[in-house]
Amino acid sequence: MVDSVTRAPRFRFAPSPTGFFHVGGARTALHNWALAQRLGGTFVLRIEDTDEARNRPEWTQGIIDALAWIGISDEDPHFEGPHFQSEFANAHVAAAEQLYESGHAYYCDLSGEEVQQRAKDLGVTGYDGYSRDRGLGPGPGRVLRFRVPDGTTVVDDLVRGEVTFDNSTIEDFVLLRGNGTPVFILANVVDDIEMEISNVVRAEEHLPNTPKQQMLFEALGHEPPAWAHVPVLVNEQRKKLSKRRDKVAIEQYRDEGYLADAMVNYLMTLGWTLPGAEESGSEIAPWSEMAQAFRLEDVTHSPAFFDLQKLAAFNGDYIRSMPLDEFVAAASADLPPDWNRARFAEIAPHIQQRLVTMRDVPGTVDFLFLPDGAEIEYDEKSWDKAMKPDWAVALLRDVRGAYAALDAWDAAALKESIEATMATYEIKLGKAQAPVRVAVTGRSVGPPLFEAIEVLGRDEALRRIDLALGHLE
RNA sequence: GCCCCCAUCGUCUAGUGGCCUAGGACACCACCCUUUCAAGGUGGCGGCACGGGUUCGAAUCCCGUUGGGGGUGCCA
Repeated sequence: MVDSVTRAPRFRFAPSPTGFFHVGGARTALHNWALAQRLGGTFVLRIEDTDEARNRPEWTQGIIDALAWIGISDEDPHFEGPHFQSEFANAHVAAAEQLYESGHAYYCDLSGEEVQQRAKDLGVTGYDGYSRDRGLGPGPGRVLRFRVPDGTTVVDDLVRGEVTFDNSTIEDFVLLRGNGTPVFILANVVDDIEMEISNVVRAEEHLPNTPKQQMLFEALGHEPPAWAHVPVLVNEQRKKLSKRRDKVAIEQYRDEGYLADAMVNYLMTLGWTLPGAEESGSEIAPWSEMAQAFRLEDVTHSPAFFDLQKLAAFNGDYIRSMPLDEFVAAASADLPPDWNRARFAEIAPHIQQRLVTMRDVPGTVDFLFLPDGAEIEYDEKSWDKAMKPDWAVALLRDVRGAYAALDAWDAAALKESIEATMATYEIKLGKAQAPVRVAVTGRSVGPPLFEAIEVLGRDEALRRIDLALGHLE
């Protein structure tokens, strides 16, 4: 029995630290994670550390934190790492030497400008293989280039099937720079070999580089990993999501009150559908279910638009399905410290089903937490519209009187009371509540009125109605 | 320029030659419910890029066109 057949698969996730974690990267991480969990394999985190990143350890930590947020925890037995590309620096150079000695690579003393000049003169694109047979040895300023063999390279991709590249379209690419340091493509392949990576699942933008890497694996005497290239995420212009134009930092969504579960669920629907989603009439499903069902063969081939509206819809759905105590706890964490938590807990069930993000919470209930004796800030449009009817002032007065005389102070009694009052004006509750709502909350929209007034308490409610009445005179 | 990938409602997708009068989700519209706003319910609008083949039969297979994207560094 051959070892490699029975060995558990190892998936590598290799983000480059740039100070934030890209939503596209998050989705790819999720793909790798689902596969590692379902197949009993390992998710290997490898940081493609650069000089700049090395000086900023917080960047790496940011990636680890973001991964943890979407449920990829470094505490999990399926998780390995982080590893750093720099750990294998010696192996990179050793591999380059091996390639040189086996004749798979050769040195070249042409500078970048000279290569370009030759290409121009010869009317070809890129490097023309000038030093292939010049027998140059290593030396300062000389780069090591890979001797691309004749023929074709077939990349067997789990998402796309076989992709064939004509080797004549691939130039003899650089392995070692003039200063002797390895370039990314070599480092990457060597890292994969060193870390015994069996599966590479990454974004489609890497597909054109894959034949080069595959040739490197072969020249180094190793089986290439199983490749899988998933489609990229795009913006409304159908361009690959970029930091400059688009909101791509996953940390930002976290800070804006999106729930990790909603984000994970939405990300997974891009390019893939959970079998059975159509029958159930919903794309909302727990991670455990998606991880068990995820298959690379089922991933779509075309780019997907990252749709904020749909994310928002998912988020609202997830907020609504939270157990009340969990919702209260989560929401309370981000409330101003001086807001009464018990009071918030009373109104919480009435706002939970009206939210898009958790960040909307304070703005929805802030009218309940005004300092003692504070003025009410009225929304101008709301005020004008609510107080315009000729019956508005009289009704407000009547309601004030009725509320002052009320025995029981609860939502039901509050509602009955206003219903009795409005009957004399022959208007419906929908209209009658408007002046009261604006007087008490300052706005025309918000949580259910009578529940809010109950929470507010009689003294404060009456004070606010008096305040409004005062403005109306 | 060259190479590679892609192409179903506005968006994300189901669909692997007959089950398709092309299904679902988000968005949008209408109605119902209703204490504002949501949520929920019901219904509606809306798509196989185009042209050739192959086949008894094509959204599905082949070729071409067009359109989009990505890659082409001594960046990662």
